[in-house]
Amino acid sequence: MNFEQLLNPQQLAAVMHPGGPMMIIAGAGSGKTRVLTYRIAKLMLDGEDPFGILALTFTNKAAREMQERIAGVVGESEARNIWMGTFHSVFAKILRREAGRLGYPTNFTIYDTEDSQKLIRNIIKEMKLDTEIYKPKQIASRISIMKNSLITPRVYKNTVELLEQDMLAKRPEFLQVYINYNERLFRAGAMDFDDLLLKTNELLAKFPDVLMKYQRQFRHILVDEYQDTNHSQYLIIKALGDLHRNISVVGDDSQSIYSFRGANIQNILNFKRDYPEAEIYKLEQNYRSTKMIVGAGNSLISKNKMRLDKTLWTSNEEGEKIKVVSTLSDADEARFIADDIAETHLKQHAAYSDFAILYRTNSQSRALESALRTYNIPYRIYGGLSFYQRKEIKDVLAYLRLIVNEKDEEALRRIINFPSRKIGATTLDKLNVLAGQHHRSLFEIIEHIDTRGAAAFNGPTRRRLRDFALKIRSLQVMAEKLNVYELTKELIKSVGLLEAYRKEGTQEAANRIENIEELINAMSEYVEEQRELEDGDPSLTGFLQQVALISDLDQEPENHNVVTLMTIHMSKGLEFPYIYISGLEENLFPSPLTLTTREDLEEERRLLYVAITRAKKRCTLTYARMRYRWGHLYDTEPSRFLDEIDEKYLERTDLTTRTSHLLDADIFDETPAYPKSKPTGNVNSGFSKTIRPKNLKRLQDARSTQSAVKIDLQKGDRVRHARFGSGTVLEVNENGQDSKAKIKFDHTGTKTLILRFAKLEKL
DNA sequence: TCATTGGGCTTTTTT
DNA sequence: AGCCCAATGA
Repeated sequence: MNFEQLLNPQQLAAVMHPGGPMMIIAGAGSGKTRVLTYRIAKLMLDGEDPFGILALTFTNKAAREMQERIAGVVGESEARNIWMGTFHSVFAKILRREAGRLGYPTNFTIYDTEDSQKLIRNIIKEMKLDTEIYKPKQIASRISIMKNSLITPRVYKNTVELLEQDMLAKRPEFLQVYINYNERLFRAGAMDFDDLLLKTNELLAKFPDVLMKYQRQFRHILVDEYQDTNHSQYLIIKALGDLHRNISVVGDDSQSIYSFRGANIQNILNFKRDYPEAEIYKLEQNYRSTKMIVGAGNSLISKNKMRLDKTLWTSNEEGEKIKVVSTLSDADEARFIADDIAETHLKQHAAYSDFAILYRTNSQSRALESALRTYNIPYRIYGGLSFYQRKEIKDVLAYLRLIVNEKDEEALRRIINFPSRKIGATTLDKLNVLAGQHHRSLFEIIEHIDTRGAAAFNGPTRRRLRDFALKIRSLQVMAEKLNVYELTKELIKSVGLLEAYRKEGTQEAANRIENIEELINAMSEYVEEQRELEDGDPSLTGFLQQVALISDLDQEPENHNVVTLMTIHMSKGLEFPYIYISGLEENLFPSPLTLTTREDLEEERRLLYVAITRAKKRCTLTYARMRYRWGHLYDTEPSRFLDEIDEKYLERTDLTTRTSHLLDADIFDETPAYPKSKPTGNVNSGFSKTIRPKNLKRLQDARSTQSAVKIDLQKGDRVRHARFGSGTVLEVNENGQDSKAKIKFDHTGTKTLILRFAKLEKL
């Protein structure tokens, strides 16, 4: 491996760093993923055990991609063993292993934001507090901040400032809500997102032998996007890295945009103080963007006071100026963008996937979506309400959760009366009181309803409750024999979930049914994939954990040639030749909710910086003079940020004087030029409807012909796989029923498949 | 217990 | 404008 040829001197120095703490300050587009990848590869080429390397990334997708790139250097079987993933997924894994130490069951549930908020709302109501003062969302957010700062109720109680804050805000019971919330989580055998980090800290602090074990194991710790770590994550790294002190962090203070979820920019600014012996490497050459784009970004970010000293530069071509376009309304803005994409697509032969439209808030996507539809431009929206957050999907998952962990209170509440079992709010309230008195889970109370507090319920209600408990128990028995896919099909049938929607007969209900069918397909794919992969985990717990920590970005779109729409937050780490940033208006970007402190405004500025630096060739900023919000049309002012970029990088276009007639004419003139492709429809789901029938069929085939299909494979053969695409056989391992083949797929990476299950087609 | 209706609130960003 | 929730009546 000749690193000298692959890297510039600064990158090379970072890759070759001998050991001990190091920090890489990597400007946008300066090849930080490249450096991280090669650094890990280099460690392994030097003989480091992959199990001893802990690499923490921001998204699952980033982890997957890095793993694949490392596999390209050191081989897949080695790369697979690196501990790589998001903080949440890696430590969920460790917590499951050590759950007993903390008194949690191994199969603990992970509560998502919605579960947490519902629980908090319930607690507030039970305590008979005013939800106007104790707003569940605000309380949830404050608890989250506390957890991420490792302020447990015990610490909280002894911190005068915090108690004073509560007095001032007239919510003296906050601490009690916090205590009850934790109590209820524990009783439900559940952890929220923040607990995954907090409990990891607790585990490492309370059990020196556990700490020692993982300290010894992780000889090297690497952290990507260090500027976005919170205090809780910071402490985990500090604890785990304390023995070997081989901590490598990579980040860019100018791209810190997650303070709202507790990210602490001080972590990166103070690294040198925590590790005085640390080496600092700076990557300042940008390989992504034109001189104009880099210049505009620098000029904007220089307005920030809190930053580490660095200047991004590039030897790329000069490029076009940043376009600043004003339109009359948000609809016109969307139309302009769609029109511009259509034109560039035609004239520059740019693929649709070369474009991304970014915005500050998810709600801005509507107008853009409708314009793209009109132009027949295929697109995919990321974020917003993701597939797994939909009500009907969460209902099905709630049944599964309850099967795995019957103490899961939020899961139980969701489905105890859906479909209707005539168990209503009154009954649930009484159960809840009993659960509190006996310090038992709701399910335990229900199951023993005849012996405990039977007097409180009438005969029919008791019978209904007993029936429900029996139903869950019988599903649990089923779960021992069936895989996720089979189990879900059975449970939907036996519970009558689809019938409940069919009875409604509305379009909305029909959509829900479709979504549930899509979920079943996703499961069939999951089961199939886990069975084909040598190291697959087909367990129900495994599936639920994966679903809980999945993010929208992790879902591969089935059609790759589409325009991308997402918030700026989600776009971090990505790049596109053509970027549109929409809604550069006061009270939108910067957001009015952030204008209280200078720090907040600086974060908004960094956000725009991140957006601009996503662009490789061309960057277009747009704003409208009127915008629909909350059902009304409001006048707007251009964003202050537009005046903070040096004019010499800008080219301003005013479309406010000639809007509709011109743009409308364009639509009618040009529409025929585009193929009559259907609008992409429900692109937000993450799962294509069109693949459904095929998938179901494929799974059935898989069952009936499991051992019949047998192909002789040899090294070098070209094969095709239904999901992974085409690839080349690297290695065949003949071993009768367990024969495996290692295949390098052209687009989806290298995987080892079990031939008995994998349906490969020889090309 | 369920269905309907009207009122209020929303839109900051996410693992 | 749309969604969620609480209150109301059956």
